[in-house]
Amino acid sequence: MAVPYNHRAIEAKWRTHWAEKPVNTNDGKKPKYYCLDMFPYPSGNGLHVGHWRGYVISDVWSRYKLLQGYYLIHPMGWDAFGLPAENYAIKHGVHPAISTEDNIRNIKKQINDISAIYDWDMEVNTTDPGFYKWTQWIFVQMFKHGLAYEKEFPINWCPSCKTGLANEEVVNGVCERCGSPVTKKNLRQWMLRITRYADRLLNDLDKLDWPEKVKKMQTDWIGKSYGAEVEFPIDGREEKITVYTTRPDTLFGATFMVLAPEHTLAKSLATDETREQVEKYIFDASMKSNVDRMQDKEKTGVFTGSYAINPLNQEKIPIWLSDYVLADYGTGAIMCVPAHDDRDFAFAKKFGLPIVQVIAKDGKEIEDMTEAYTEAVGTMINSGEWNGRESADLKVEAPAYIEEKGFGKKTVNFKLRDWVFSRQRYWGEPIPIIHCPKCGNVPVPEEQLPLMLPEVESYQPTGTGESPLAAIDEWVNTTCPCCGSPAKRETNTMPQWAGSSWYFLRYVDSKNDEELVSREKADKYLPVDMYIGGVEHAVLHLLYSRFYTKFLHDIGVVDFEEPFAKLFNQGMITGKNGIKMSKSKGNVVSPDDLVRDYGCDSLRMYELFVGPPELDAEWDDRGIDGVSRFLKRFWTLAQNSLEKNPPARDEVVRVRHRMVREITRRLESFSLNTVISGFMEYTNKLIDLAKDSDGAVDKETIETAAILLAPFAPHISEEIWEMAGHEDSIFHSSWPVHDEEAMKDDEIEIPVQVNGKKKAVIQVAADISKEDVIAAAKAAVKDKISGSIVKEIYVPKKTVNLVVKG
RNA sequence: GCCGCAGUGGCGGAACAGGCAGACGCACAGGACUUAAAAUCCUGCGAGGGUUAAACUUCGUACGGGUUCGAUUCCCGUCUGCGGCACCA
Repeated sequence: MAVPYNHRAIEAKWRTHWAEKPVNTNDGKKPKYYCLDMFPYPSGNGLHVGHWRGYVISDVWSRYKLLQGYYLIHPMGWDAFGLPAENYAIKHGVHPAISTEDNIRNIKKQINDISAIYDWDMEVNTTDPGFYKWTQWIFVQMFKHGLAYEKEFPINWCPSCKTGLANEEVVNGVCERCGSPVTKKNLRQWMLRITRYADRLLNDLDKLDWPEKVKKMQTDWIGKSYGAEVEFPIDGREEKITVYTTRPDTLFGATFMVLAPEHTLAKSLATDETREQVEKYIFDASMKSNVDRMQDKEKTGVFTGSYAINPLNQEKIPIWLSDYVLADYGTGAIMCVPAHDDRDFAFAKKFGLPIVQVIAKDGKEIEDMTEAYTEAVGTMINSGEWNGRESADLKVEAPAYIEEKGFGKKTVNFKLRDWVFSRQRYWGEPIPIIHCPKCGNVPVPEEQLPLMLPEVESYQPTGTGESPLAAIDEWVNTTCPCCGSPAKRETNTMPQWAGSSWYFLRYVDSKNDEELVSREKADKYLPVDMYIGGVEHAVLHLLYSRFYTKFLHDIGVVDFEEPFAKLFNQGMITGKNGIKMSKSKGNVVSPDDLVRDYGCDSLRMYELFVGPPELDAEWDDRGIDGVSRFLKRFWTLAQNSLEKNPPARDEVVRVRHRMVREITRRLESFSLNTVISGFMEYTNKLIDLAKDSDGAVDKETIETAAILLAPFAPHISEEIWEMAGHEDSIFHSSWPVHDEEAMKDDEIEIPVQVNGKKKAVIQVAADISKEDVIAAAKAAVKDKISGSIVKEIYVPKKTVNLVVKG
């Protein structure tokens, strides 16, 4: 007799069974499919329902691929270097390695509750010396190829974390991690020359099946622009000032020039009359933080007393200093065309500088300009030999013209800057460089890697620009591998991104001591086919990984240039009112209780049912009852049906094939929330049909439905599959295919519209002719038509519309 | 400021390619079963008008226009919310 659905017993049974007999096996013949989750930071807070969502999405996709006959690469690991573990160590004196290990153990247990088919043999941990050996090895290769270099300059500095930051880690002027305002600090830094890859990083975006939003964010971040560098001679001096402009067409309108206060010539341009003010301005600017500089929209500036010559018309134009010009973009100096640039206009107005319009707006010169005309549309005026030409054409042609005349050259510019790669903290990979007074910077010999992170007495960051490692004399003092002289080790560590920039390559060969990854395995199992994670890494991890992969390609480690063929960004699960779940807000929902009360299968389905997977969703526990009831209904139907197994009826078979088609279509388009509603919809239909045959449908229909359901609710599906008499796992069956013929109904419903408004629905034969269907439609609505029919429209199998006049 | 995305019942959301708006679920209400409750099952559930009840009917996908036989879907404009960038010359 019917056994009630007992999720606890069923789930425990299959979890054990799958652990003993894994369903994902590599016979060497199946094609591979690499489905990757962004690996988590093993936080002490454990997982909440939001983390679950991402892992469920990737597991559903993985199991679907399994059923399509692929050998799955579906690994999991730990991005375990980073500040929380270190801060915990500072507070409680527990070594980060120990707390990290505890956290991993705990989260692993929670991940186990998801019943995802991770291959734990591949597990990696970025803090494992066997792993960071290769993180360091990559750095050494970059050093040898001139991509890693040292530089001293004012970098972004977080005074709270007491470390330098990359540009990508500064969000609206504050530290991405802790929210403190970022200041500038002059520091000796290790840099990675990511800018050398700017063009390739930009161009190869075209090859990627990624959300457009992410591609656009990377495009904007790389920020390529086309223009010209123009040299302006300084009146009465030998030097020239080079500016970068994207609007060389407006060159005749340049009425002054502005240099960043940090520009190398800034000080020397001052005259005796202006020196005091100029030096004060430069000093004040150096004291401003990023936040101040961004908040002060009001322009400030100072006249240097010097003049430049506009090379095109020989006009003398004043040279000013202002902090609205950025020192590290372009050349740190600009030509100013107030008539055609908003910022220059504001500056000219404030300091009473001349404004010369060079592009006619709507065919004329504007009398009293109240705002800049910034579009490159219109005829040139006040522009010497360019008068009468179109601005849009000149914008393209002017760079070549300028180059020809010897005033400058055609050029491109990027917003992307080199990557500030050193951190002044303890819990990271030591940078494997030795500073030798004779040989300069020498990499730690590769056979000595990994360079182990030593034990320290105090994890406290020093704030001096050195990491806590600097306090360990016996570690710092070493000998030069080149010449044997006394030398000192680099004491900075790498940023957290170092390990995550390449970890996905390591999974497929995680225990290899000789190589980062063997070329054979890399060729066979890489790159990643599907990458699933949050959108917050759009310009951080995802850009860095692309850079690393391209470099590793260039030195022959791997054969491909892009690490992630397809990317899916899942939305965040929030608490009530869209508030991000956090311990401090007290709105964290743990999956643990829900798994206990409703079961893994129900929670997996509910995680998907809350809304479109790419959008954020507010968590509401109550909704889980809906999927839980669905699973019970399906269970009862399956049990009944397998017991009674009535003969297959046409109408049931039709529903079965429609279900296969719909579920597959929705799954393929990643509309996972509607896959779940589809299961409910079609199961309800089956239950309805089953009422005519003792509450049962044929066995094949149940088996088909179970396979469709298997990626979503693997335990109950496997149990039903077994009940149906199968000895092998349901995951060794294959994804069903629908049959168009078997789906067809003899009769279809056609809505009848009059002037576009539905007035009736008629039941007609599926193969009815246009004439017949229109005749039937007319008959159905004849009472509702007052005038005469002027037009008849029949959209086959969809609708009839009768256009009536009078 | 610039760029991108979104706006549909009490709520989450659905509608493939311009063709029955509100699937599926939650919540709610009524009923069946039960001594009772839970569970389960059945019914209803956008707003207004209409009727004893129905039939029927008008409006309705942020707002205002447009294209079309027909618009949640396409186009133009406006508003609101979210995200990204933010003096990038």
